[in-house]
Amino acid sequence: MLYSRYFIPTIKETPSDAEVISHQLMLRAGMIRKLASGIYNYLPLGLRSIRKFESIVREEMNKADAIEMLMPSVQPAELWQESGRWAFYGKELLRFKDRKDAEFCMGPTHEEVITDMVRREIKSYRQMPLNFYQIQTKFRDEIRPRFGLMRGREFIMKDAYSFDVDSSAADLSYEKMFNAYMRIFERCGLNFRAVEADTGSIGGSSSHEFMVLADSGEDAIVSCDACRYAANVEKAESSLFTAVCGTVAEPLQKVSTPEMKTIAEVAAFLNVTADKTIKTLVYASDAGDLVMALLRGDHELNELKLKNYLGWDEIQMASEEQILACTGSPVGFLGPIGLKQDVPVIADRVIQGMTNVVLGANEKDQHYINANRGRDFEVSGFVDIRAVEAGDACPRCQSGKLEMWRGIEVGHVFKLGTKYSKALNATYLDANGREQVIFMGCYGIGIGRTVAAAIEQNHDENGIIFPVPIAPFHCSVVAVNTKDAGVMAAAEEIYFCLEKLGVEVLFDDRDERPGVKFKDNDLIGIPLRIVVGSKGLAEGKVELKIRSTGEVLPLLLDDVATTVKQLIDAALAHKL
RNA sequence: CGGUGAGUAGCGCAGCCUGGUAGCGCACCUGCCUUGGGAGCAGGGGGUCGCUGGUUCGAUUCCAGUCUCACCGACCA
Repeated sequence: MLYSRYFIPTIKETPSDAEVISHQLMLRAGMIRKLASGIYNYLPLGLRSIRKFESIVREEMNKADAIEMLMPSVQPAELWQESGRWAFYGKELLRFKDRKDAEFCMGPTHEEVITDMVRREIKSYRQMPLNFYQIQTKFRDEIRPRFGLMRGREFIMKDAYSFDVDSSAADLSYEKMFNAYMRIFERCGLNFRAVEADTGSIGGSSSHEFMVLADSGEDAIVSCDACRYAANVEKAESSLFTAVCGTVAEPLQKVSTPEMKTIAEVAAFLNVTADKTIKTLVYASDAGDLVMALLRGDHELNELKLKNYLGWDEIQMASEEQILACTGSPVGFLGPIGLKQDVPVIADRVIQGMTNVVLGANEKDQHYINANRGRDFEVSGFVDIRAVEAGDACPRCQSGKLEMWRGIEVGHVFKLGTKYSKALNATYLDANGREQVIFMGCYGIGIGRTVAAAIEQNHDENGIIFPVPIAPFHCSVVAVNTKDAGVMAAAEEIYFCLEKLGVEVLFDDRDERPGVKFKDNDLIGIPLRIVVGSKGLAEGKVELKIRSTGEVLPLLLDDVATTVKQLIDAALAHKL
C-alpha cells in the first residue's frame, strides 16, 4: 500500500473530549472518527485492525466447531415479548415502529433470534450439539457511552450460541468456547485473566468474563497469587468467616457518642478497633422494600451480592425518610436493636462469631457496647455480602492471597441453561421420543473493544505499539528523501519484495520531511519500520527499527525483505 | 434520568465579566527554500460565534428557552 494513495488522517494534538489513551490514540492515528455519541466511523486503518482481529476470532471459532451465520440487526418486538425481555430490558433497547406501526428494536444481542431459528429447525437430539456464531453490529442505547470504542452504543460483536441436549453436554460446549477464548486473547498477545462473573441481564447459571488488565479498566477483578482462582469483585467470594472479638458476653450498655457518625469516629471515640464494631446499612428495592445489612465495621458491602441474595431487580441505599421510619434514628447511629419496623436483617457471615460488639442504638448520638447476637438482637440470615479486598485469603486454596486489578471486559461466556429455550419453547425429541428442552450457552467478544484494549495495553509516548497479529500493517518502508531517485528506487524495491513475500507493508512515499513520517509511523503503531536514507544507501545499508523495543538494526539491502519476513512469521507463530 | 462543565474556522483555544460587527496556534492552498524526528520565509482561502426567542440603535458578549457534546453515578461486549 502506498501511503500517499491511502487515507490515514493523523492528528497532532490530542482531541479534548478523549479521556482514555486508546480513544485518544485511535482518533490521532486516524483509525476512527465520531459520528454521534457512541457511534463511530471506522476509517481504513482502524478497519484493518478490526478485520485482523475478526479473522483470528473466526479461525478459533471454526476450530472449536462453531458455525458462522449472520442475523439481522433489526428484530421484531414479538420475539422479545415472548422471552419476557421486551419489558425487562429497559431503555437500553432502542425501539421503533415501521410504517405499519409494527414494533421493532435494534438488536443488542441475539438470544431470541437464534433460539427462534433453532426451534423451527432443530427437532431431534441427533442434530446437536450445535454452535452458531456471527460477527455483527449491535446497538445498545447506553445511558453513558464513553471512551471511544470501549463503550459505544453501536459496536461490533462476535456472539455465539450453543445448543445441547442436556446440562453436561452444554458444559462441554461451554468449555470448548472457554478454551477458544483463551487462545484468541493469547494470540493477540494480551495480558488478560478469565474471571468468574455475575450473569447480569443476560441471565443463566454461571459465567466467566475475559478481562484485559489495564488501569483504565472499568471493572475491578481479583486473582489468587497461588491458584487459578480469579473473579470479578462483584462476584468474588469472601473467605473470611472467623471472629475476632472476645468470647465472654459482657452486659449490654448504651453509651453517649455525640456527633460520632462514622465507624472510624466511633471506634476512635470508644477506643476500640474498627473490627470490633458493626456497620449497619439500610437498602431499598425500587418497590420500596427495605432490608438491613450488617457488616464488620472495617468491611465494605458488595451491593450486587446483597441484591442477588434478595432476588431484587434494583437496589439502592434507603432514603433518609425510609431509614427514619424503619429505625427511628438518623444515619450514623443505626443498629439492629429496637427497630420500629419489621425488616429482614442480613448479616455478613463474619458477624456470626462476633461478641461484645459496638453498634448504633437507633437514637441520635447513642451507641451500644457489648452487644451480642442472640441475646440483644437477631438476624434473619448469614450471607456473604462483603466486598473482598486485596490481601484477602483466597476462597479456593486458602494458602494464596488475592491481588486486585483493573480490567477491560473483552469477552463473556454464559451457561444459559434453559432460560431462553423454555421461554421460546425450543425443544427436541430425545432417543426415547420424549420432548426435552434444549440447553443453551452464549458467548460474546467485543471486537472493537478488544482492539481498543490492546492499544490501552500497548502504547508509549509516541503512540500505538500494535501486537503483530492485529497490526493494520506488519511493516512500513520510509523513504527519507523522496527527491533522491536512488533512495526512492531502493525503497520501492524493498516494498515490492516484501509484498511478494506476503508481508503487509505500508510504503511511506509521501513528499514530507523525515520527522513528519517518523512521527506518523510511530503514532499508527506499525511493528516494524525500514528506513531508507541516502547515507546508509551509500554503504548498501538500510535500517530496521522495531517499534516495541526501539531497537535499530542496520541491514544490508539484500537481506531486508527476508529478515522482515522471518520476524513477522515468528511473531505470528509465537502466539499460536 | 440526576449532578457538573462546554458549544466561536477542520483541530486546539482566546475574546464575553465591562455590547460596537471576531482573533491566535496547528491544519489547508500558492510560491520559494528545506530533507534522519511534527522546519523556515512570503502570500492566501475559510466562521449566519450550536439553535430559537427576548432586551437594545446595535448581541459572539446580557436574559430566557432549547439542542448537542463531554465528565461523575446505575448497565454492559
